Amino acid sequence: MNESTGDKNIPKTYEPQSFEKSVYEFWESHHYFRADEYSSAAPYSIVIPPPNVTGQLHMGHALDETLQDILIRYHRMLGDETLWMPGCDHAGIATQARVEESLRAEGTDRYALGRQRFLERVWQWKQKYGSRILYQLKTLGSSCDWERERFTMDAGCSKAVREVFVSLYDEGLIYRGTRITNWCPKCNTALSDIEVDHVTEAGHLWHLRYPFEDGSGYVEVATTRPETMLGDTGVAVHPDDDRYKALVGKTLILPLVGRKIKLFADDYVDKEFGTGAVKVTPAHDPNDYEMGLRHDLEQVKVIENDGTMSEGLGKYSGLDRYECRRLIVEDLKAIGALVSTEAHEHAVGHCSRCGTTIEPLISKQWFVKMESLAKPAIECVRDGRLKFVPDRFSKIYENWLENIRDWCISRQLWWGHRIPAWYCDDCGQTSVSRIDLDECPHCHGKHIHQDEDVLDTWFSSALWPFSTMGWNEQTATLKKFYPTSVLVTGYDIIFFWVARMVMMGLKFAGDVPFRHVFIHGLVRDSQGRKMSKSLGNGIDPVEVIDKYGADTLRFMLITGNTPGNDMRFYWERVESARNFANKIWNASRYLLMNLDGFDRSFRPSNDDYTLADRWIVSRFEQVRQSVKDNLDRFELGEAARLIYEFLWSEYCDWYIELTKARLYNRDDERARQTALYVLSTVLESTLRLLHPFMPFLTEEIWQKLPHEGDSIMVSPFPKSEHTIDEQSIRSMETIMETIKTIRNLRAEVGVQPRQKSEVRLKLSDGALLETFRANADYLKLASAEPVIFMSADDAKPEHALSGVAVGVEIYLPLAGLIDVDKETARLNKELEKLRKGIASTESKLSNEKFLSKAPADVVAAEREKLSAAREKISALEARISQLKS
RNA sequence: GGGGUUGUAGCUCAGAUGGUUAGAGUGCCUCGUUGACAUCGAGGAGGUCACAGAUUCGAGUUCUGUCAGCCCCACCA
Repeated sequence: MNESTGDKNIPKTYEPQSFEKSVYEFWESHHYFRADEYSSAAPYSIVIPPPNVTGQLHMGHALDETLQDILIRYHRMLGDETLWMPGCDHAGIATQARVEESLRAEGTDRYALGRQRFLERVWQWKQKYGSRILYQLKTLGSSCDWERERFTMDAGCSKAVREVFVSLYDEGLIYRGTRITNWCPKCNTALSDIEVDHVTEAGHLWHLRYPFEDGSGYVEVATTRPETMLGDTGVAVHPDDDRYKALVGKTLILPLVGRKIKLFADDYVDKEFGTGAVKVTPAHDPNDYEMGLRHDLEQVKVIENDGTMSEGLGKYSGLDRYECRRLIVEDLKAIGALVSTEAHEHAVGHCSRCGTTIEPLISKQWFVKMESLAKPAIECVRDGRLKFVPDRFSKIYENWLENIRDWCISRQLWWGHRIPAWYCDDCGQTSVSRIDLDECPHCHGKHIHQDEDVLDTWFSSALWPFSTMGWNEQTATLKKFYPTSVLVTGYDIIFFWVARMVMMGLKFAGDVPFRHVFIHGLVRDSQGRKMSKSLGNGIDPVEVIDKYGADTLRFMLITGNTPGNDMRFYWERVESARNFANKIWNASRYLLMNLDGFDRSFRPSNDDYTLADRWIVSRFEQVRQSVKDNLDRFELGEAARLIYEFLWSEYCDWYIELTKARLYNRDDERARQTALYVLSTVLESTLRLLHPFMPFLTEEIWQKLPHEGDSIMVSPFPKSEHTIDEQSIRSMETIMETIKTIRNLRAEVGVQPRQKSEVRLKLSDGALLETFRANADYLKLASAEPVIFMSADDAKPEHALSGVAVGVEIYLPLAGLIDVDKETARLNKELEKLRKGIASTESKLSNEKFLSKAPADVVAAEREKLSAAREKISALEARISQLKS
């Protein structure tokens, strides 16, 4: 990068396309993203929520990465040793589905290919698309340490998976068992409880009549899933239900099937619901399953893994479960066993990936016992070792962990970490091992085979914060950067990911995986809908970056967004952010165009500083402090807003305008140098404040400005360098108020902006008068020329517009433009406004209780407010009576 | 059935620990192109901070309730 101070040929508008790529290459080639685990600086680390390998950058990522990059860049500039660990997730079920899709397009499927060749295909896919998203992340400006890029299925992560699996197994916290689990007939695999979405659907409640074997009548049951009756092995009633007490123990005949089933009593049954009698299908309903175990009922499987009816069910065999439902209802009706059908709303479980209705099925799966793992994970939030931002998510997190159930971790897929368990065909033993086995450790038989299933993707994700750092070796990286400083993620994966990382981190890495969990919301479309492929309402961040630049996108995502809350995407807001970038660009351009002949070694002495200089420097210091405070509290949007307002409303709208006289006047070189010095140092410092938010633009400009160091991204975040000159701030505020009042008066009567007009000022205070005299030029911003200072006994001009600022009476003698009636009306309106404004202040100050109970400084502030307003009021009143005469 | 969250200008949103005349962006109206920027400048209109109570000298901000929207959790067939 070349320093090109004074380059007058910089483009007139902000054109991010012309520099973002080269700026990023500059950073990368200088290895600024690299983290050093041997550094003595304080560590600051973040592990990226690994995007899916086959993924495409979407708005959610863009927000997530922007937040992380801001924190990382901020801390890097603070001097921390900063690590942002990047990588991808193998995303078992999602990736496998994508590859299967492409196989289908070729007219084949994974079964035809076989496991080995299928996996080769997936790896090819991963090579081809795997890093695409990471490259897209780079266009956003992400300052990850790319040299450390990891993948959940790379050797290191896989080793960690094995290690953890075996340890948990040895400890009895992983077990294999036959259970009823959520089964997706389409994905053809078991799912964990949280992978099931419950959707309330309009269904039916069918009332069925089951006859007693002895012909003594019927029991009426109610069901939402009549097809499962084929697998009924009992009917349950509540033990205290008087309607059925005497009948418990009797035998019923299952209609259509003819099976003899028992009527039994169980506390689970709700007497109030339906008829108070429940048909029990242990093989296809979780509650029935439990009851079945309690009462030793037979489990009759009638629905297969693919959602069709089982063999041996006569004409129902092979039918789709819903087709069968229709037929069963028909047949029951035909034999008079259907009593009634009523509309009924109920929650139905759906596969969170494909949307297919879940079928609870009994199968042999692997589980993790969660209770003992969950306890410490709850503890660490309660004792403050781990903090959620915002805090309300800790309740959600705790509540889930308190009610946690065992985690089904086996998936009937091929893509993923294969379960490290081997079964011996000779002795029947199961062996779980860190290394692949080719011989049974028990009987030394060679006839062993590995479990066919793979682990839930989230199992390896749970280890991500330490598996990426080389665990279970005691690596320097782990020592330096674990626990990480903060995890940045959406509220949608607190259970899937955050909670499990905490449990695994505490169990295996000896500490919480992160000190803070910074939760953000979703990016929705302009109508508040979730962006989704099916709705086609997604907005491609890459498109926004191409059109408007990464800084624009980042700034848009960060402003008007508070932690944990969703936000909406608006193109208008993108343009607004782009306009801000353009504003910065042009403010810098103004400076660079005038930097000709600027002496870089020049340092103003105390006397060289003008009021405006002191003011802007003081204001910068105030802003700097609040920006830092807000960044430290994760209020990134608020921090960004403060910089925006300072830069635009103060630096550009006022300070730059105030320096123009000095820059264009070549007669006072020292004054010009001072202005350039303050202009450039304040801009340079502000760019450093802004850099974490808008990294490309700030770097591009910073390189052109006078600066120290090689890159803004490794320059120090502004420290306290200026004292705040309260007096100058107050004086400037009075002057600005005066200017605004003059502009206001002129606009009222339609004076053209550039037309000069005389202004007379009467100042109440000697010091203020001196300040105004010394800086009368500032009033040129209101086209006030000449400015005449009135002494206390000067008569007020008669044919003049008038106004007041605090301590300042303002007169614009505009003979011919004054309509006394109109002017009086205007002044009265102004007066009214002021009186209304001080009404509450007056009532406060006349309230004894306020005076005695409110803190002294609040009372003093109210008094000051009142006296300032009264001063204005009396000036206005005097003016009105003068006009009358 | 539990829990959370939102309700502030036409629209999208800021307003930590209670104390400004309640702010910004965008949209709207008026005026303005000689030098940083029309992706701009100056001026202006626009809000009983959902509603009702309570606490307090003082509430957009705390508490309770009501209404409306959104979300999460939950095995009632």
